[in-house]
Amino acid sequence: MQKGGAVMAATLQTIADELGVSRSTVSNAYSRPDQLSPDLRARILATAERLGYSGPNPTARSLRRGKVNAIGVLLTDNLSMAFTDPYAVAYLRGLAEAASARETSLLLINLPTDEAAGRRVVSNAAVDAFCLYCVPDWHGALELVRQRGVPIVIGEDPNAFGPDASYVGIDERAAARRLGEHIVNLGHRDIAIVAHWIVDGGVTGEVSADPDALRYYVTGERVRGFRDAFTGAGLPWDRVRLINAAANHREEGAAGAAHALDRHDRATAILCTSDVLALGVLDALRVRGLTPGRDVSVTGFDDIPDAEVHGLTTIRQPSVERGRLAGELLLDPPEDPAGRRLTLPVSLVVRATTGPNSTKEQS
Amino acid sequence: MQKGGAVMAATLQTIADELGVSRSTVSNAYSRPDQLSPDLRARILATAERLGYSGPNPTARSLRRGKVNAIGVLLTDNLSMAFTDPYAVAYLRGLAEAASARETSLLLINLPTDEAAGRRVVSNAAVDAFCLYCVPDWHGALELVRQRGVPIVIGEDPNAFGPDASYVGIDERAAARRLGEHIVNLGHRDIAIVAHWIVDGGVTGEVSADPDALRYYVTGERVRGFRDAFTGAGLPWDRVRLINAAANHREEGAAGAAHALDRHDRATAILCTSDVLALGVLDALRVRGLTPGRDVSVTGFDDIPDAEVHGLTTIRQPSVERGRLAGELLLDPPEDPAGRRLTLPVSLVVRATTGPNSTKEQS
DNA sequence: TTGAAAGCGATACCAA
DNA sequence: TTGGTATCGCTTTCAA
Repeated sequence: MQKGGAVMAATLQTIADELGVSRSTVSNAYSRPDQLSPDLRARILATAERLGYSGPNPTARSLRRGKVNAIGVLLTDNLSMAFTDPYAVAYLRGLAEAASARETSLLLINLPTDEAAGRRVVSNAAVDAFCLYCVPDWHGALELVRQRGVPIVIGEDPNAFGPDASYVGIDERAAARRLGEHIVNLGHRDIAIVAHWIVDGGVTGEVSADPDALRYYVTGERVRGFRDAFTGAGLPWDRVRLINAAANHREEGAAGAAHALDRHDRATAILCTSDVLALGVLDALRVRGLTPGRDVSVTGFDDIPDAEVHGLTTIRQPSVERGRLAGELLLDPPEDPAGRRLTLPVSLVVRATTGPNSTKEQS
Repeated sequence: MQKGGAVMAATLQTIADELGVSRSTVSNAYSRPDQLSPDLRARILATAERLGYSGPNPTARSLRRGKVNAIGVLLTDNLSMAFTDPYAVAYLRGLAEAASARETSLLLINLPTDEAAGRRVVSNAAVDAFCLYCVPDWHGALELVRQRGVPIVIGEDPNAFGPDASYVGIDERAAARRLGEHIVNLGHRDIAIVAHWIVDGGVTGEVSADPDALRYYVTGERVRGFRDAFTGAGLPWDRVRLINAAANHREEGAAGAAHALDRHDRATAILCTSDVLALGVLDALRVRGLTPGRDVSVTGFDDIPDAEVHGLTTIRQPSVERGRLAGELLLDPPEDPAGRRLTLPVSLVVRATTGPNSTKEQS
């Protein structure tokens, strides 16, 4: 069948008509080869080939089957983080592996900062499930994600989407506390924290913020964990400097470090909420001729491969494994609801960038 | 409407019935707010909210509209390369940026080595277009990709999919030749090439292969480019050692280098088909106490950020930009067919890892 | 401003 | 083994 002289794309019907069989049969030729004679099937396939039929339309098939074989992954605006931070990359790889094992693809959805656009993108995403990771928790489009009614796995705030959502994460606060205690035990008192998303917006520099009111869950928990350690040791919290990094990039880590280093009362320890930021801080030290672990102690978070190379003290958390588990929870959810909420173990890895405070107490 | 006591997911129809309006109207409330009174629209949205309607089903909408707002990206088995090689990551980022600007997502499709599975995955992929990059050219599922009849952009073999496919790439062979000439001009005669996918399969080690018969286009062209340089200088090709890397990973680069270094007639220059492999070669040199550029010259390909850090001599080619162009070609194809085939410029970046041959000629 | 009708392209049950 | 029929959920003219 053609229309107006233009060649219409072939469909199941085209093939069926051509051969005088029913669409069901043609469909079976593709989806259930055992349901028809090899002979007929061969004829159908040959005709399809001849007519340039590209096989069953995936969208139509998905509509009918109620399944699209895709997991939606929401990413921060401009994808910078997902493709830049080795930890996130490893996480994605694990997710992709789990998905791939089930012939499922990953739909990478770049969530625009603009709310309306964000909602549009989310509502157009044809996916069987969503994986939420490194997403600004406060984005209005996340509400839509929940409304979509598909399974969700989250990696950050365990309570963000209610008890129905699966969860694969770590105890962020306890992990940070361990780092903080390590630093306190080394005698440090002049401490700076370099963190991404303490405040929204693109500023890198010192900010003042209430740790109990940070909007980004992960940063909030980690900062609170640091505070737990400090106050537990009798160290007044208002003595700690909070430095916001405009992005989770190495360069921002270096820029942020400047605010802790280039002043008379220089910090003797800088805690970062990611290894990537910490590597930037190390860059800043190098430029200034300071030795990490001796002049200034530095800690990261994640334990990416480069952390070991640079001797960075950090928290090791599962990466590929964590992504893989997230994917499995989505695709093969365990019967037991408790099995859908996983808190993974972490460990403190002490390397060369932390050492005893060598300066004399200043106040 | 319910069925058998189970709550059915709400659809447009559910809302329409509830309010006694037609589905068209409900549809308009979502897709064309200007087509109905604000009042009615508000009532519809409120009812939808109350009934837990998640908004128009993306799959159904895509079927109807004939567009899914997604670009399919085929990736090598296990995604290792896409997420591991900084060059590929940058390319993907550019692609994602172009897509995102048009509210389009990226469907990352992991192409299983298994042919049947590969075909299944490709035929189920609901996408408006395909981007082919770093894909094993010989995979049978690629045939299906072409049959799908959607726009394609390729980044490797410009002739792989006929003249209809868009193309954004570089002159691989000429680029490699420049590297080869650089090395030859420095007086090197004992040369090894470390390359990914010279032969298929997981072996890392010396292989013998005819440069004119390599199955992977990119490696083939680069190896032929090296040969052009050597034979142009009167250097017999059979003196060059070909070392296959099992994967495009730093570790494999190091492993491959061993085959060129741990022998009496050690190579004085090692050319790699990617920076990632070259960094591995540098690792291998370090372990052996050899100095790059003095004891052994090393070259890479791509000019990833780490290349500069390590002083690697390499070919610089556009990365983010190249991905962005690929996305734009797919989403906003220029009228002029010639505009859909872009060969981008590259440059030779000479740094510290190459230097004059300091050993005396051995034969 | 609202609605009726006609698909979009395929799948799956149940008969024949 | 093959075919008929009823959807899947939505969009889009075209009329009213």
